[in-house]
Amino acid sequence: MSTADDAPKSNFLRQIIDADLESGRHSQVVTRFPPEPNGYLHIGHAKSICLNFGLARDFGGVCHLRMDDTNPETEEAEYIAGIERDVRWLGFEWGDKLFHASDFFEEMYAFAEHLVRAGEAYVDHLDADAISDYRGTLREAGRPSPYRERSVDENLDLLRRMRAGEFADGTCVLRAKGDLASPNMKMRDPLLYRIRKASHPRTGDTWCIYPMYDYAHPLEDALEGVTHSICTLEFENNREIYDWVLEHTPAPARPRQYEFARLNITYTVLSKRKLLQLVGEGHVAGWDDPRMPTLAGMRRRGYTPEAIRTFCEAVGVTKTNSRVDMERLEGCLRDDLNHRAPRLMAVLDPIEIELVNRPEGEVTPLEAASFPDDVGKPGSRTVPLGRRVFIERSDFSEAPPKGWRRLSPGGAVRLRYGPIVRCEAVVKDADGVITGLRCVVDDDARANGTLHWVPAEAAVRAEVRLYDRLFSVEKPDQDPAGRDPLTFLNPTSLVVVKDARLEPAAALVTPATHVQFERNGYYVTDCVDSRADALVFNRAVTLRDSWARKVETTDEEAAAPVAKKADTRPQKKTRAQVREEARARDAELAARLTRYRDVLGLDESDADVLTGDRATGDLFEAALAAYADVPSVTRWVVNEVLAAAKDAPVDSLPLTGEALGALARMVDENVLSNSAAKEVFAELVERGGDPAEITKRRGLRQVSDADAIETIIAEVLAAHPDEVARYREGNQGLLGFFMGQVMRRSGGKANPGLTRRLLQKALAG
RNA sequence: UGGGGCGUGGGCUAGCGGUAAGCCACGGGAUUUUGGUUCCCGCUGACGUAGGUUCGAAUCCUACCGCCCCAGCCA
Repeated sequence: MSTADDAPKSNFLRQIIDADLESGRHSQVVTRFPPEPNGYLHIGHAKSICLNFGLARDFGGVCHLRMDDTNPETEEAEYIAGIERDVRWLGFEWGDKLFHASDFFEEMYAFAEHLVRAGEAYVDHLDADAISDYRGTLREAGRPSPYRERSVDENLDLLRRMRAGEFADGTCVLRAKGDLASPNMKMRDPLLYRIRKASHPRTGDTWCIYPMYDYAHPLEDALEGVTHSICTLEFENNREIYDWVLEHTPAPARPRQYEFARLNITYTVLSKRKLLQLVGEGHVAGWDDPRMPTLAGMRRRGYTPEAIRTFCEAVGVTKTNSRVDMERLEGCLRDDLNHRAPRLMAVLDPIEIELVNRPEGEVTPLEAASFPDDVGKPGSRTVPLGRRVFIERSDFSEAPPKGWRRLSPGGAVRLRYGPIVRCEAVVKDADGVITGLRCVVDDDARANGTLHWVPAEAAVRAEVRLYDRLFSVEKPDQDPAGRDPLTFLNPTSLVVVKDARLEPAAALVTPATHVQFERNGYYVTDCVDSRADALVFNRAVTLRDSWARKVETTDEEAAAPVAKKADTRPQKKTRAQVREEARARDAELAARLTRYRDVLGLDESDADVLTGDRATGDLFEAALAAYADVPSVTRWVVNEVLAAAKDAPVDSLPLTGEALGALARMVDENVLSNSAAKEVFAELVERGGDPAEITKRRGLRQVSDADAIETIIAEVLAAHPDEVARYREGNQGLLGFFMGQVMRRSGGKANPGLTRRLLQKALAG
């Protein structure tokens, strides 16, 4: 437990890498983060960056940064610079491992000629609409293009002329000869190259044909020596082409693609398209608008790389689509900033207090620590207390609710770092609006609470930008009624306070330094607009506010829960249907179904499972020939054999029916316990052989000797006194624990029924 | 509709045939010159559903249900 804190969370990718390293498939891990330079990186990319660079770091490997620049029409040098800056800011270094897809254009082209020569690719002159039409639909197979059977020579000539620029954009493409009937649409003759007479940010006008993602990506990985190519879930269908390309070209390595679920967060959107729309239509001030989930926006808002990394670590890596609470992200920021942001006082909406018993003109310098004691960091500043101070309008109430710990008529509060003041009078204008308070300094009064404040005369003025979540609903991109996310833009995502009053020390804040305005939130000076003589602060996140939460309670919940959409999707072909179709084709299988059910007396579902293919039934019958106990053999085949075979055909296992029958007999005759039988079975599945021999060699004969078992039980009980006590106090669930211990100690050989009885007896006494 | 994936408390995750665990949120309490922080306690019960195998199933088998992705010359 002591070291588990800093150990990275287990996830399926780490398990895969562990296995690859152990089996010797790879001796070093190479990952990559491959953004397309057509936009800015956002928090979703951060998850991928932390994953890829983190994996490389933790397994002693390397992670490449790669610009996936295969489409010159959308990509720009500006974005490339932004991406490098953002990855570096997040805290990751790629050393000399910076690559561009365009570095490999020459090799990719050579591989394309290779495919053409091998008859695996052809130049298609169908236009885009026709290709789409010929591709078929989800339920209908595609049709071959009329150009599909061109000769190798013709294809080679055409491909070279494509490269030479003889054809205009869109006249033809290079396609792989896939499988037009494939249920995976991606395999229906995928496009490899298209003509784009556009200038590329790096290769300029050298090329006029550019490789498609599905062709380029596996080759980039292989050429760079990437071992684990990690992408998001929507590319699962593309994995088949990924593998196809690597198998049909002389690629120098064999990387594997793995997919994980992309990040989603409440109250924001994380798709490049929607982000681009927000910027393009002017709903935000740009890619670095502090409300944007872009790294540039978050940085400007006041997020720290540490907070973002902690967050990415905390959300985990899985294949389950999910959405993380924005609260979680904010919490990570607060945790980080609490320890690094020096405190300052700022009043956003002031009321002036006149301290009537302080002499006019007298100023008392008060020392204020930069951090509270529990943070334990040094530093302080001076706040000058005069006769007049500002406090927050919301910190005064003429009719305070129950539990009010702020100022009210006749009440007293402490001014933070200063004296206790008592309110003696409220000053109002003709409209009844409070314009000021008259208080007395009275250190003997009982303070209701502590208020932040700012000296009126010495206050510094600043603009303060209060940022809030960009959208007002949790899932702006998943409206049940299908409305555009923009419908849910939060109208108060930015509130500007033009002339907030800050304590004098605020003038000394250096750019990019995070501060906490006490009792309010964490802020940073705006890196674009803030100047020494015209300060601008951005609110990164508020402080937690349990008082506000208590007061709210009512609303929020009132928002009507939207009816869940009753979108019933058609189901896919089930395994049952596959088996039924097999029987329709094969009369022998159909006959078996009837025989198993009517003659052998199997129930419908078992008979069905055994007759979906010949191999399963063959094994079943061979086992029966060796041991004629139908229920027993059925159980073994249905539950164990099918599990061991996974989706592979049963006859791909070295296990014979004869051996299986013999094994079933041994269990029934109490020679083997069930768990020992599973060990034997595991070996049979692995290597085949004779169960009797395996049992003998591994000493797995069942122990039904009560004395021997009782000895083991006594040992187990002695070794776990706490569990015994808990069991006797009523935690009966622990019986499973004890059973497990005894079974383990006996090497799985103890007779379970007997063991259970003996165990219960021993535990009772 | 063919195919590929995914279902563990309110949210996110761990688990890999043997006591269902952690974080966040939530509720209480203590400390506090930030209604902050920190620390305790609680969240008596979450493995999509139904069958089956097993002494024992979140884990293995079967069926069903729900959700996501794919028919760009985007990535």
